[in-house]
Amino acid sequence: MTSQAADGPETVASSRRSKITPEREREFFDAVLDQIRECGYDSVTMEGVAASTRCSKSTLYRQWKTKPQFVAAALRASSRVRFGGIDTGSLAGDLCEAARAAGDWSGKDTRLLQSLGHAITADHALKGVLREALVDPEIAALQEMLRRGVERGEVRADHPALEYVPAMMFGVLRIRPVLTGQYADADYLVGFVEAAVLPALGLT
Amino acid sequence: MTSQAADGPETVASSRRSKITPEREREFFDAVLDQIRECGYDSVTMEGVAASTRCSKSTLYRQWKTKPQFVAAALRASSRVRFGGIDTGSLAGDLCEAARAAGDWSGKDTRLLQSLGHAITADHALKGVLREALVDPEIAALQEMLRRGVERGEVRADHPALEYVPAMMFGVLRIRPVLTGQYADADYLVGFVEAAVLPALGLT
DNA sequence: TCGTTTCGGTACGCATACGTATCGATGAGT
DNA sequence: ACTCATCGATACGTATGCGTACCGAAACGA
Repeated sequence: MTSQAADGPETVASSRRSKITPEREREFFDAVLDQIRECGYDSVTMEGVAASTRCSKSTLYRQWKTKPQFVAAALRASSRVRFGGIDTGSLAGDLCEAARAAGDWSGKDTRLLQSLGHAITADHALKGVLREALVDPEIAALQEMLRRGVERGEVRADHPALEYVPAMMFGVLRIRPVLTGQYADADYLVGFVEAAVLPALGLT
Repeated sequence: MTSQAADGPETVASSRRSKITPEREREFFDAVLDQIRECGYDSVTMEGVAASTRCSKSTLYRQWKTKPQFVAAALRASSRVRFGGIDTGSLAGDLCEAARAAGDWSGKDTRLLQSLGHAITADHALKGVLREALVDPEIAALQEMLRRGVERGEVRADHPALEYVPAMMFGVLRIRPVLTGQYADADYLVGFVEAAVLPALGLT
């Protein structure tokens, strides 16, 4: 798709020969993560990434020794804390906002996690990178919300449902495609928070 | 001839085997599902299954045309409804009992689903088989529990949390290894039902 | 007892992918 | 303008796995 017009050999700057820039590196990372989402970790090939980014295998292998190391670098680079900036002043507001935020990237991240599926249990390094780059920060941010809610007195610190909130949030996110065939969107997740999570916490 | 005893069919007849019996077939199915759990779908090889069951590749390919068809047959044969026989008389009791039951096979089934990961999105036939053999029956059984609860008047039919119960149950099951590194056991699941699911349904 | 069936073992062809090596082309610094 | 580092292309060696073909041997039925 988006194939460029067949250009003369001397036209168009499509031939990149300069040193790899950070932007160029991000193209590689985006490409490999996209292919993982689409084909699964095992089916992703260095050749495929090279072709889709119009670079050569050599270029990839010059930067990263092996495929797992390449994927790990891509995961690390795509690390973001999506629950990070949320602080509405109430736990209910925070959780709803988190649900809304989650709906936006649910498809991409859920699919990535799904497609990495078994690879993360086979390759310890990959598993570690995935956890510290994508999983742990989100959990920490979510638990920070809960901590603030407890601090404000909205929920008792020993409320039995507290420890299950992260599992509920991420679990529902991840299981939706299996149950209904579609990824969880913001509406669904907000509805879930309002109908199940908040009541479980006694925040009707 | 027949100087060797080797009479009983179940006396560790190591060498040759006669026509494939249903028990023998189950050995093949168990082997391939075990290997999927351990190595992931893509890494499972017909050669590996043949070696671990001490049969030959030819034997496998005589029964099943391709690897996906073989795996599909194995999934179909392993179909069971684990939430099937549960009916304690109350919704709370049913859900707790389901949680307990789920704890028993959580590791195996969660791992299988995880290791099939992307394969089910790539191979439509596999996806269909997995759904109708392992997923849909459980969902149906769970919803039957909920239906009975509504019928008994324990929960209002339009209770907003109702539609999220399957997602909560299976979602938490599936996400636990990602969050804590261990599979959900019966204690954890029962605790989750009591602390989160029942309160969300207003069943204190 | 004898023939038919099916098994287990193995070799083969084909395809794919990893990772390496080589080579010409080209952009960047001086 | 010249040199050097790096890029893109490509060929190569190795390994692996799918699916097929062939063969001798063992089991089952008549």
